[in-house]
Amino acid sequence: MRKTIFIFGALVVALLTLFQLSTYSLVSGNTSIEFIIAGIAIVFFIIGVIINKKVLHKYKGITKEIDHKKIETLGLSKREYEVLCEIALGLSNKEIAQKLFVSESTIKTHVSNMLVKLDAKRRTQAIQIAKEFQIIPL
Amino acid sequence: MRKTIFIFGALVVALLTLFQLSTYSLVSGNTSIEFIIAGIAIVFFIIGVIINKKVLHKYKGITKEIDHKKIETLGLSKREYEVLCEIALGLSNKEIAQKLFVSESTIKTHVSNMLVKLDAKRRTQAIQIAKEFQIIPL
DNA sequence: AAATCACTCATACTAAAGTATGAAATTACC
DNA sequence: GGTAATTTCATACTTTAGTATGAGTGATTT
Repeated sequence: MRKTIFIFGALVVALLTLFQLSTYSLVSGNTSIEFIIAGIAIVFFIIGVIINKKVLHKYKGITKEIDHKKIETLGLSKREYEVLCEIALGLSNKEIAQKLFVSESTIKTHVSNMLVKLDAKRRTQAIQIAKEFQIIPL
Repeated sequence: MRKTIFIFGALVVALLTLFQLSTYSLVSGNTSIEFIIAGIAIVFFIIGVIINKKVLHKYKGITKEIDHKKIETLGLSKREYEVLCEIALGLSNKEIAQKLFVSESTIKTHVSNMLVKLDAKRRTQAIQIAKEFQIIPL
């Protein structure tokens, strides 16, 4: 909230500055009009991109960077997290076992421990919870 | 691909047109410079927003509108689709049955039919496939 | 050296998920 | 009114998922 207000304020200031500069340059006549227009165009293009990103950020949990801190907080081990990711890709325990070169028993152990740590009853629920925590890629 | 090229082409044309118009107005001197600059600013702001959206679209499956046409193409019935959505929320067959006021057998039938139509072997895989097809909300 | 932790694996069990088949009721459409 | 598709349900079965328990190994820490 505070950030948004600050950014908007900065933008307004930048806008006014640009206007001032452009009229100034025109009066003094030592800068070509095309240059000014191009500058303004580029600045507002960038502003558009930034604002759009901000809005999308607020609206949904996009840009999806993985929350590594959350993974630690949950106490998920490296292997458990790997298994979780494979589950989210729709693999069975057997398939995960082959992919990670371990036995299916091992995968079952990891899955079981992971489910407890995520407080999930099923692997499908684990996927949903992991998505909410933003600990797996969309 | 084709679309992207077309859009970029249109943007370039719009850009050039704006430049032409702005210099024209200046020469004839019947439009204030502030107006032109404001216009250019707005146009490029919008262009920035649009391009950002497009890029994000390509990069990830964002903006997430459900592809109803795809659902039809796959031949998913209303009930099968409902069940698919509940599965994506992490519910078990029994829970889905209670939520939709039908027996577990019914849910199993729907799930089985749905899996065939999505060409999935497991419900977790169905979730992944459905996400790729953008037929379920993120 | 002892303790702790993550990873590995196995066995045995229970619970869920998924398949196959058949069938009745409902809805929709021509 | 008949036909097709959907929805519903059941039974029996196979497969996968998940739990519980115990145990061995290697790396790290105290």
